[in-house]
Amino acid sequence: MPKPEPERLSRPARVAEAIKSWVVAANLAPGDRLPGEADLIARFGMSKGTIREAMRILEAQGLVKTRTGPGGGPFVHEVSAARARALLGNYFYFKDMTVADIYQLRILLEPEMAAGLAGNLSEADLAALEANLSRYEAPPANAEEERAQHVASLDFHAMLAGHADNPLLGFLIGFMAQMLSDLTVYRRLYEPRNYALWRTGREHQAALIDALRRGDAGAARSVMTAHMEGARDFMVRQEAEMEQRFLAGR
Amino acid sequence: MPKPEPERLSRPARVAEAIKSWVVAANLAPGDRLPGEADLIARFGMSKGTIREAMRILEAQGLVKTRTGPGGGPFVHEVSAARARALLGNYFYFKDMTVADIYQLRILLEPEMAAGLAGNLSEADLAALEANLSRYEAPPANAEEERAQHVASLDFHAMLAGHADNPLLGFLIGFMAQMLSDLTVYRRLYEPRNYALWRTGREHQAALIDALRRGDAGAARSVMTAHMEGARDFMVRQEAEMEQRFLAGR
DNA sequence: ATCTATTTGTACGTATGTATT
DNA sequence: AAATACATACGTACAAATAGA
Repeated sequence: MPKPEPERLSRPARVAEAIKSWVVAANLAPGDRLPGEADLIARFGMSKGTIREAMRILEAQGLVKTRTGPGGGPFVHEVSAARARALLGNYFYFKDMTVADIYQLRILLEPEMAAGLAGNLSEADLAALEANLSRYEAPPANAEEERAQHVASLDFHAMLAGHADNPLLGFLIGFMAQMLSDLTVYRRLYEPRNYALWRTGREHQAALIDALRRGDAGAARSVMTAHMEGARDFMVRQEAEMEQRFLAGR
Repeated sequence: MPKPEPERLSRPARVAEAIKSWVVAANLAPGDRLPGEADLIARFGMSKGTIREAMRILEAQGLVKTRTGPGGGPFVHEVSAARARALLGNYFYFKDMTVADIYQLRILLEPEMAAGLAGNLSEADLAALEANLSRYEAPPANAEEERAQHVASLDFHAMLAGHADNPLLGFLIGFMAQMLSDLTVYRRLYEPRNYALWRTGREHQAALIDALRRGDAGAARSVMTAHMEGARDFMVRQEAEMEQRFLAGR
């Protein structure tokens, strides 16, 4: 005789699942109201604490937001890209992902995205990209400035990712840029840096903007490929190591 | 004069963040104990409910597991791949990702993974892959069986992904396989299916196993490329549409 | 600007469930 | 079997935030 169905999930977890199923069944959209605390207590016949814990679970996943006050309560919320990145980052916290791992994918994916973007960006978008270039025009004066410029040059890719029409591709590139930003770079101070290589990266980005503006997908792809290969070589020389992040805030 | 630092996060959320920071600072590993409920109540000077909500947040993110009973309490937990997939799936629930979007990445990534796997799988792994092939040896008798075989053929890729040495690449391929498994296929019943194309896919997988066993990275890559292109064409004929999932359980 | 109503947020005491010894 | 140590659940009371009169 089989066991009488072991309900292994805690009550809050089950309530959270029930609410999610309901959202799907009712096809609710972001912004739609969910029943308030009191209502849920009545419907599920559970205590305030249990219901509140359930809401926290949904909130932690980024699916729900609650507001206090009149007209307040829980609302369906679209999971933000930032939240998704943080949550996924938690997974990789326990894996030892290297910079080389990330570049293995960047070299494949960034050129593909660049090709798809050619001719599809507004002049405003292109101008914003050009404005970003100026953030690392001058050679960095010190280590801190260098790090800031490095992050800024990653923002360039995140900006591009925001315009990708393939949401999976766009998210991924944004995620990788974030992971690289969260990087701690240990570098041998006695070894002179290769500024020429760094400069080349900036020129690649400028050339890429040009190709995107002209709508030349082939050129965009090949420039990006060169850019990624150069960036990979640059990073390899930095003896970089992933910083252990472990945050899923926001 | 700047605002006196608006603490916008709720107390449980702040507690959750504090615990995460502490885990990082103390460099705790999966399996390590966290302070128990009573202890946390004392340390943070907050009520039981607040602390419990904080633990739910961490649990929902997959970072913590709690056990009841003596010797029980909260423990650091490694975020499982399944959890990470579910959490990331929530993000794409609100985006409209198409099958074509997924295949745009699969065509780039699966061959890369295959090449890296050549010669690096144990005979047991290879045997398991071959055993999986038998699950879709015979032509499907009905729609239900066809769907089962389709999922099984995706398992093949998930199994490969489990052996990838690049954790990012491995996760991604597993994620895409899962998304495709969660697919609802609407197909015109009056239109005859292309079983030849389907068969070809199976033959590709067999050839791939052979290449992996021989350690022929180049062959593995090109076979996988052909396999992906075939699979894409197959899927396109299916008028497929992503099922709206919205679950992050487990 | 103040009050008021509404709804979530926090606290705390108690009781129950569960696993270890 | 019993005692112990821990999380889990409940109910009530009160605090804080916000929208509207």
